[in-house]
Amino acid sequence: MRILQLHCDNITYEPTKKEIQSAEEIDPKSVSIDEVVVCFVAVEKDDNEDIAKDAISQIQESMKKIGCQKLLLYPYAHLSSNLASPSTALSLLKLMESQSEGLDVSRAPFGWTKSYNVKVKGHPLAESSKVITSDSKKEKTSTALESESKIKSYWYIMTTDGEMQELDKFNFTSHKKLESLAKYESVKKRSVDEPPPHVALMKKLAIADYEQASDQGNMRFFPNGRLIKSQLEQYVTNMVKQYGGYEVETPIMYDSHHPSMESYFNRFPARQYSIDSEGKHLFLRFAACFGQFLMAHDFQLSYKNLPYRLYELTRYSFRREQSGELVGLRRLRAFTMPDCHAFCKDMPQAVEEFRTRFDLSRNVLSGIGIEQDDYEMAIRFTEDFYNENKELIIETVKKIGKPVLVEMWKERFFYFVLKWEFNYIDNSGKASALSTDQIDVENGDRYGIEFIDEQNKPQNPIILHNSPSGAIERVMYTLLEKASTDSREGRKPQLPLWLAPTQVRLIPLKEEFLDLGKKISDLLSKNNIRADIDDRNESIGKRIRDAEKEWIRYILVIGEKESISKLTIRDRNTSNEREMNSDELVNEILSQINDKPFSSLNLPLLVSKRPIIQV
RNA sequence: GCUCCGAUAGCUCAGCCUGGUAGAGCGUUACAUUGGUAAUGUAAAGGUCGUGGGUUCAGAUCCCACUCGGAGCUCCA
Repeated sequence: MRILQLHCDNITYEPTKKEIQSAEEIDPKSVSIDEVVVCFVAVEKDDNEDIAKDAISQIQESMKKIGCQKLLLYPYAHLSSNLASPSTALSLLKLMESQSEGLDVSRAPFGWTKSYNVKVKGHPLAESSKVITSDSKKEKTSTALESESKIKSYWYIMTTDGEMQELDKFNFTSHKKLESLAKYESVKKRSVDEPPPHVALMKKLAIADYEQASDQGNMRFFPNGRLIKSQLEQYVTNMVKQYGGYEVETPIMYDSHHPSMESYFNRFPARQYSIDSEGKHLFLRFAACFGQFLMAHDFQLSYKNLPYRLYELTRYSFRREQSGELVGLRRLRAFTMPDCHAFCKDMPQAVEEFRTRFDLSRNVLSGIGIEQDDYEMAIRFTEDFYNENKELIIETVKKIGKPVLVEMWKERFFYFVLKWEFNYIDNSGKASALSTDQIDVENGDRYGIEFIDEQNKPQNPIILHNSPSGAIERVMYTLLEKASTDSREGRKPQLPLWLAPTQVRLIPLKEEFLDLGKKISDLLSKNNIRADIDDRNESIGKRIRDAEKEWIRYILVIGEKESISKLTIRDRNTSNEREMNSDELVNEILSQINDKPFSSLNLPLLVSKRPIIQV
């Protein structure tokens, strides 16, 4: 439907003769209206009642803005070369007329040649055109997203002895964060009046920032941020490979008309980015599921191969979250997610695998520096699954050692029967999911993934979907929020040593000690330690202050008293100075990093050579 | 997506209500200073006041739209 909308001082029209046979029967007399919005309307092929209703509501909205009550609907075929049949057009126009509540509406006769005079007002909003199609009407949402709100959930708290208590009966006194999560999830009650502290930190530490030239929720990462992110990515990948995941890489965009996509689309409640290219309607992946399922579909699998695990670190997964939801690194539209699927031959094997991955997820978080006290667990399952697997669920809750939030569904609505996640509760009381795992009983069949069982019969595997850490950006958000809590409670904020962009800062007292500084930094980098040198012509006090502001753990002032075998070390943890030789320093640092990955310094060695990335 | 709030120097912000010469601190640059564990001194440069339009003799300031950011709502398998 195409509409030309004009805010007029006056319109005068007069039907002169019938243009088509099906023209309305009217008395052809001249009509004049003052202070009116005239909408010239062309109804096009494929227009329907929804489009007509949408059109009239858009018209109502803009009329409210310009403060006009009178509307004239004026059939006007010349706006389009793809017209609907006259009967459809007339009925939709009549529908629009009847839907114009609160407006003083009239309609020019359909099917007549008319002469007319208009005097259009001169303000900026007086003229506008609208094209209304089913696409522009409403964003496409998957049916899963639409029906999600209709699901009936029952909420409980499960204590470590396996008892399920109703939310309002549970005593949250010593479980404040769990209470936040429970309220957050079940009642949806929140109140915050300031941005989360990690947003300022990610800018101040030159980690990441918004990129206005991209879409909202697509961040850019500066050298510091990229280093931290890369370290985390390597760490999680190493851990998954140790557990038995095989790393793959799959496309980031898919044809939405591919048969396996169409049905999955409607089962995964996420909004997509779409791209039209050469007649194809492509969408950007919102997880690694499809890629891995399509791959597994083409594998020839025997029950002897299972469990089999595919892993991908998606850079990126895309979810077009509502704009109002996007905040810093907590919630993005493009994010990096480790995604590991385990294909299992039956439920007992899936349950065994589930246990392993639960432990994996806890170890991964703990290695990053996010401990059990930092998160609250939620577990969700169908009633049937609970009745058949009580022991597993209670055992899982016991491992966490504190009460967890339970959501139970009477019937299975999603493709999984069980799902858990760890939620970090931030300084604003907001919950964000980190690690998660699900037991999927549907997609093996949907994607035609088959293995041959002991009886030589094809079967569909049960699939577990695990992200052992959750989105990498969200892990960074968690670390920054934790640091901010530390700072608020009087402790020095810091990142884990293995993630620090600079681990050791050398400060030569004056220029003549720069060479010694370079020798020490060489020695440290040979030992996989990130050291740099503040060679700027600033006072010692100033340079120490700047290093402290960058959260650098070890600061070494280098002057007459120092040599390779005698270093004076200022430790940020204590603010005290200690003396040791270079070997002792290397050992102290490496012993804290032990099995973590290493990336070399991602900055110029000399601070004087660095641009300021203060945003 | 909706409602409300915001956008001024590289950064953090003042000025806006009540229209008339664009301000501070930090940072940057230059010079001096060569230092011992959280801010050395002096000087200079640096701004289409987010974008577009309107009102006005005159708009950073008042009005409208848009973009981006924030809070709330909705949402977050």
